[in-house]
Amino acid sequence: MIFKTEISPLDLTLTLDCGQTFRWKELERGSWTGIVGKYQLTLRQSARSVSINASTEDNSVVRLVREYLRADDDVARIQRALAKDEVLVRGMKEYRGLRIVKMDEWECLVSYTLATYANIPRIKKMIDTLCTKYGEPIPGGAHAFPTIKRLGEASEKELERCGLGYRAKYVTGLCDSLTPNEMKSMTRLEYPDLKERLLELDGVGEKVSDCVSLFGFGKLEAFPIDIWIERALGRLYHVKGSYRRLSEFASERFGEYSGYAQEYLYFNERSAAQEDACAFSEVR
DNA sequence: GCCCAGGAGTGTG
DNA sequence: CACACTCATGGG
Repeated sequence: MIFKTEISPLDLTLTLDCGQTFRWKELERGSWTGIVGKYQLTLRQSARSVSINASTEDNSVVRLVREYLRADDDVARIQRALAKDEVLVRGMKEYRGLRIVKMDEWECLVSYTLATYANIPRIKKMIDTLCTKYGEPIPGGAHAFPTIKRLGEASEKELERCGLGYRAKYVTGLCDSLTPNEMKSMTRLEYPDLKERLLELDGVGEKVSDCVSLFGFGKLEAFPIDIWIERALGRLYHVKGSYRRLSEFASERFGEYSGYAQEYLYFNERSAAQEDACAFSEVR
């Protein structure tokens, strides 16, 4: 069954293949297959809308996709608000179609805990292995992201062998210390309390806590600072220092839409690095 | 083979 | 609070 829903502006490729989320595959050109909830979906975008190919007739997948892609975010308004920052305004138009995704909270927490000190291809592989091994099979041949209960039944040794390495103990720790109800109750927390709660978890530091707040719990004021953002803040704003210090700077400067600002800075910095690399190789 | 990855925990000054 | 060091593996 194919559904269609209007989402604009949107750049599907930019949104699904930029390291926010790790399970989407471009099986055909412009055609993205992934799992949202218990459905395997294939998304394709046209001018102002997205077509959803799902192996179900349940039209609730439309609502799921709109929530996942944050279709109701007023990107124009967000960009106007951020445009007060003259540094940010330059690259922003290029990324108009980039949307922050709204992943499942548990999937997001595990994914970003695994993402520490690993590159993106490897992160994808770890998650793929966990899903194949422990996730519920769903129509279409894919697997849902494994539940807390099912993942908690796996031993640390078993998880290590899934290629997780030293991260295995963090995953078993998460399964032991959390329940579905607890995850649910965390959705009611405001960002500062949520971030503190996430920081209590073993294997979750400042950066992961902010990623999970942003991409899992939808807190747009969260501003994850990785190595690229750290470089961007130093290069463009001449701020340096601890995570706390950089967070406070971002919060004052970008406010309630810090999450979107972070994505723009991230892309801007990576493309700047790429241009530098090209320029360097031309000189040689 | 070598380098290093969208970091976090631990120990030390 | 600021550093330094280690962590287990696999992609590029």
